[in-house]
Amino acid sequence: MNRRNTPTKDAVLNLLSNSKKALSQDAIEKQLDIKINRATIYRVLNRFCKDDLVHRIVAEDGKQYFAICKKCENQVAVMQHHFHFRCLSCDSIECLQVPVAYSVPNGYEVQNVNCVLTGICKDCS
Amino acid sequence: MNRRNTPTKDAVLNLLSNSKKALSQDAIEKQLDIKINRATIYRVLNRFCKDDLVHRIVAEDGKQYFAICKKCENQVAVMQHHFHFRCLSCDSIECLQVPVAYSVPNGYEVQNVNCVLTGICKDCS
DNA sequence: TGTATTATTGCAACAAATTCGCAATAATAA
DNA sequence: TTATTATTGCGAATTTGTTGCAATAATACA
Repeated sequence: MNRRNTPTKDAVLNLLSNSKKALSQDAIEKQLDIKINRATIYRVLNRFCKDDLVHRIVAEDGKQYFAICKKCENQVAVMQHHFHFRCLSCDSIECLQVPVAYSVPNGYEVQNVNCVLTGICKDCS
Repeated sequence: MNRRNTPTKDAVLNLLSNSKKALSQDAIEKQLDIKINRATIYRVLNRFCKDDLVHRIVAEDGKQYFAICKKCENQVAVMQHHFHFRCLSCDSIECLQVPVAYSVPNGYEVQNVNCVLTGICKDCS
């Protein structure tokens, strides 16, 4: 299953790269200048996740949001698990430079971490 | 909007009180011995949340799970924000006695916290 | 450069989770 | 006992995400 370069893939990846926020399929479709099918967007995004190009956040609204996996941004490696912030006012999600620290009781094996703080972001307060 | 006592309310609250896990509407409906309508279960649960009797967790599967707000359980107050663990094997969610520690940049106002770790729980590993 | 292979796309249909309107029911107050 | 209105059941609608299938197009290769 070798990956191919397509206008769709480029468009979505560019959009995510240039966005400071995590985006939902919904938002991506609206912001794209070319018309791309809903299912296709999901498939592209799922492929990106599989290839570790983007990470998926599930917010309290039950929706999936996608954000580029940036390396070496500032001091903190945003690649690692970090908190996300969802603003109720501007309805956007962003990656915080705040790592998630946790421990689990013996016998538990953690495979994934999903942490979202909800409230009002600095631009809206 | 004064609350009324109904068999439905009692049944759901009892179920949640006796359950060690957070339950979805789905699971609640299955485990109840009386037949309660789907929409009604959601309404009861949303009322419980509003009244701070239970808290809502949204897992990576996008589904809502509900757990009783217990006070003074062991040393850690589970009332406070804590991590939740979702087991991919037994497909259940439980409240961990692990508080969530976080900080946010200036200007951010946190209203809610939703943290879920996913993996294999101690009973399944 | 032309052709075969197969990843990607669009479309329509599907599935699951949650909500909503509305009329009927039943808990509480008077 | 009756009036008020919170609660319920039912059906339909909404939203989010996935899937099957045929058509399209990117890549490898002769």
